[in-house]
Order: sequence, then structure tokens, then C-alpha cells
Amino acid sequence: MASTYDVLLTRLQDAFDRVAPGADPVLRTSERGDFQANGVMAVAKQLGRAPREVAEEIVKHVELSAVASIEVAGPGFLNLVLEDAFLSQRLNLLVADDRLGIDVATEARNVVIDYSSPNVAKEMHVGHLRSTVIGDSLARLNRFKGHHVIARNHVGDWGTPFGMLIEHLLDLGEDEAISSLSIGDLDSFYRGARSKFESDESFRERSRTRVVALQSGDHETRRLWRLLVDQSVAYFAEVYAKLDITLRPEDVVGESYYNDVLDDVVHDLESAGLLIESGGALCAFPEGFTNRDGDPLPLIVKKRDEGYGYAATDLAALRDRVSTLRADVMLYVVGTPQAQHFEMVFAVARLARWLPERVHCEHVAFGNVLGADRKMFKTRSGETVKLVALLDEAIERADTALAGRSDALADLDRRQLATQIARAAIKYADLSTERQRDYVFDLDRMIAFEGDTGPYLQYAHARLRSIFRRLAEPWSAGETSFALAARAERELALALLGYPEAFASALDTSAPHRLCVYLFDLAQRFTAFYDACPVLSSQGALRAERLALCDLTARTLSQGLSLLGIDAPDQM
RNA sequence: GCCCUCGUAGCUCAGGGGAUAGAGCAUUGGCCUCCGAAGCCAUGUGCGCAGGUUCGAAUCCUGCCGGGGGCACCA
Repeated sequence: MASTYDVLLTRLQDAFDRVAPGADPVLRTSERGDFQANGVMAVAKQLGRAPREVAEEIVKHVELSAVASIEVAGPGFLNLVLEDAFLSQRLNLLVADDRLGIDVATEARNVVIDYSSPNVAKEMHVGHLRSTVIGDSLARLNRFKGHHVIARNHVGDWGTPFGMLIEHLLDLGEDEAISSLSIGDLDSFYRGARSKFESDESFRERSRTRVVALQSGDHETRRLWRLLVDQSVAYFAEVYAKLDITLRPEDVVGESYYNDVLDDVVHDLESAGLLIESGGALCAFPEGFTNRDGDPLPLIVKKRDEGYGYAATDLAALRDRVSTLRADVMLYVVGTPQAQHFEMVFAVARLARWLPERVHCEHVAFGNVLGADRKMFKTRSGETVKLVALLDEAIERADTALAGRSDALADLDRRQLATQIARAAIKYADLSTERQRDYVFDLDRMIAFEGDTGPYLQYAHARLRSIFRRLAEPWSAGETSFALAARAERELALALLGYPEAFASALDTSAPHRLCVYLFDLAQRFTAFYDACPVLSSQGALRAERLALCDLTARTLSQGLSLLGIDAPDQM
């Protein structure tokens, strides 16, 4: 169904077209009315006419009867106020719609989303938080829109470190190594290997030999490698479950997956005349990239030592995603430092004709997570912070807070609830800031259950559900007459009608924070309404209307949060 | 040195051509015989600086200043 905004835009567009075909009405929500159209001034300028005169003409032509009143204001703004009956009609459409006004895509696209990407035999840490959380939200948004999402967890499962990791595994003994890995103590395993590699010459030599064996496909070496990978993937699955991330083991398609086609990638690039030998390495030199000396900057596809760099793997993956997975959209949820790398990879892929124009390919970049000192977020002792440790601490705090307000929650699984709240706190804090910016990680602030936080949104939802729990009679949403006499009711209603635009904006720009901003605004309008408009103690039509508003708000909050990967418990 | 990115209230952040620039936290002061006070209401000398484009600039362009990042074989 067309959203309320779309209805108004269509009507205005028709009127604008009669005066200046194709002109944008520039329709926005407004504090001076419900909406305002700002496009008149530009049109008047273009026509060389007085803006107010043009505005009057558009007002004369626009067909808005039974929809909205419209008037000219200031230099030529058009202010619109929705008719009560129209508002009521629009709300009833939402009441009857499980999707709350969000249409399924008319054509489902194949959307490949590359996110999370931890390293095998290494702990997941804050450095993986943003990619994981943002990528998962984008996956949920695209799925909800009806697209076919292909999640790709491009884990680091290949490269020279595996020589030392496998030798370390052998030193420990398989059983011992597996039990160490399966309890999630990946860091100490990795450190153990690392320290031997740095201090022990013979270990170093064994590691080098082992890498060669791995690369040449030695059966036993591959088996040991597979052991490492499987243990890690199982561990990642535990972390994802704890964070409520939708990535599955079958979404793991690591770097090694492309090993067999790397020769092919190089061969094709060579045939296309895109590779030049430079300093012993095979490089592509896409236009527009220079190094610090002003010379052309290479994308190194094959290293001097004959090994392949990550450019080769990324190119192979990209080619595979277009040709095999039939991607229409490819999103790479990777930090901003990789911006130039991806620009170059995309440029080379276009040159190689692996990336057709019709495929939308985008580096969904995000900023760093910083500590209170505005430097990269680390523990006090300077260690990277484990993701599970982060979540565990948040769970503890949530649990403590819950314990202090216990009675109503006696029957519930407090631990489960604390986990839901902790996830909300961490995810919302991450998602609610504009992606490209760095943000300061402050657990106190994000889990403080007041202000612009995940728990605040959950709380608003829980209060709504509480109203329905108290209801003596069975209730279900039906055709409702919305009078919206109180200001707070009208404000809430307008926000509810804006949900489809907030969703579209978040989806189209891969910006979950836009949905966050919307949901927080909605929650605030709800609590203002809640304060000013008694629901259960009101009577008759007013009560029915308010219950319907509550139901719509609860559904919108719940659905919106779910698109962010956040639960909305009924009680907390 | 070149390129990218960011600079908005004391702090953390929205707003990315439209009218008097908004939230949250903190501050101060009000609200619970009444649906959950994790709440609501009130409370402000702020768009880094200088030009430019425009009827209109926090928003677009140029330069400068400041933070962060990238710039040949670790991904």
C-alpha cells in the first residue's frame, strides 16, 4: 500500500507537473503543519515568476479534498494539515496490516551481504562488533523487504599463520588442543603458537614447512587445518547465538574457499591486459590511485613470493558472487580503513567486466569503536576486549538492575531477560550512531536505562504490553474511529504513519541508525501520550481509540527493534 | 606530500538545500491516592575558521585549521 507520505507526494506531484513538469515538490514532515512542501520557490525561480503566485496556482490545482488542508505560508511554502477522517482511515490501514505499511519488494533481489568475518583460531573482539551488528541488521532489513539475502561470513581461514597454528596444535596433542579451542580460549591458543614462533627457531622452521604442506594439499595437514576451522566456526556460532546474530555455520565461506580459482583470476586479468609486473609482484593499476610519491598505486594480486594477497581473494569472491550467486546487490560491511582497498577492487572488477553496471556494489563502511580516551577501545591493561566478555559484563549489569526491581519479575527467567537487555544496550548503541563516525564505547551510558538507549525502547514496549495484560476483556484490533482530539494522540499517530519512510530510508542507504532515530522518536511520543492520556480508565470510543494506538505502537516498536536484531520482551 | 573521513550545546549524538538548528546525558525546578517514575513537563550565549554558489547553506563548492584513517606484497 502507498504510505501516507506517498499519497501526499503523488497528489502534489500532479499539481506541480501542471505548472512545471517534473519539478520536485520537496515534501517533508513539518512542525508548522503535518507536512510542508518546499519546492515552490525553486519552480518560481526557474519560471521567473513570483513564488507566492506559483504557490497559489499549485494550491488551486492540487487534489487534496478529504485528505489535507493546504495553505501558502512565508515566501512560498505549502503547509499541509491532514484531515481527521483521512488520518483515521490511514491508521485503520495500519491496524489491518501485519507489515505496518511496509510493502514487499515488487522484485526480489539477490542481496549478498559480507559481514562479521572473524579469524579462525582467534577470539572475536570489539573489532568485529560493528560489522557483525550492522551487517546483521542489514540482512534483517533486506529479508523483511522480501529480498533474497545471501549472508557471507568471509572468515580468515588461510595464510601463513596456519603453519604455526597447526604445529602448535600438534605440540599440544589433538585432544588437548580441541578442548582448549572448544571452551573458547582461542586467544591463549593463538598466543601460545605466536610466542613459540617468536622464540623457537626450530618451531619456526616446522611452521614454514607446514605452510608449504598446507598449500600443497597434504592430506594430514589439511585434516588438522580443518580441525582448527571447525572448532572456530563452532565457537563463532556460540558467540552469534549469545548476541542473537542470524549468521549460520553454512554462511561461512572463508578465504580458503577461493584457493582453487585464484590462478584463474590471475589468468583472466592477464588476458585482459590488466596485470603488470612491478617489483616482482603482479599488479593492477586502476586509474586515479597514487601512492605517496605520486606514482600509480598498485592493487597487488600476486605477491613477489608467488602467494596471493587478499586483493586476489576479494576479486575471486566478487566474481563468484556475481556469476554463481547471481548477486544484484553486494554489500561489504567492513571498516572505513578499507575504503581505498575496496575502491580499487571494484575498479579492477569493472575493468575485468566481472562487475556489470546493473549490479550495485557498495562498501558499507563504519568508523571505529573508541574508549573513553578516544583511542581504540582496549581493556585497562591494553588488551583487545573480547566480545563475549563485553556481553557478559552488560548482562551482569542488567541482571543487577533487574534484581533491584524484582517482584513483578519473580516468575520470569531473569537471566534470559538480562541477556535480552544487554544485547539491546550494546546493539542499539552501535546501530544508533551514523555509521561512518567513530563512537565512544561507554557501557554505563548504553545500559543506563534512561535516555536514548535500547533498554528505553524495550521499556516503552513493555509498558504497552502491560496495558493489554491488565485488560479484563479480550481485545483485538478492529475498525476504529480515531478522533485524535488530544495533541499527544495526534503526534503519536503521525509518527506511526511515518514508519514505512523510516524503514525505506534505513534500507536504501544501509543505515540502521535512521530506523533507530525513528524508533526513539516514536517511543518518546508514546511516553508523552502515556503520561497525558489514560487508556484503561477512559471510556467507550476514546478507550477503543487509545487501545488501538497502543497496539499499533507496540507492534511498530517490536517489529522495528526486531529489524535491528533486538528483542522486545513483554515484561522487564 | 597526496587521498578519504570527521568537526553541531559542558559531554554523547541526530539533522546532509528550506522558515525561530534538535534529542539524550549532566544542571536546576516541578510531577507517582491514577495504566510500569527505567517515565513525563520545564530549563540553553552551540553548526571549527574564511570565502563562494543560491531567493534560501549546519547541509553544496574552494581554501585554511584541528582529530582519525589510508597510501606496494598482514589480511
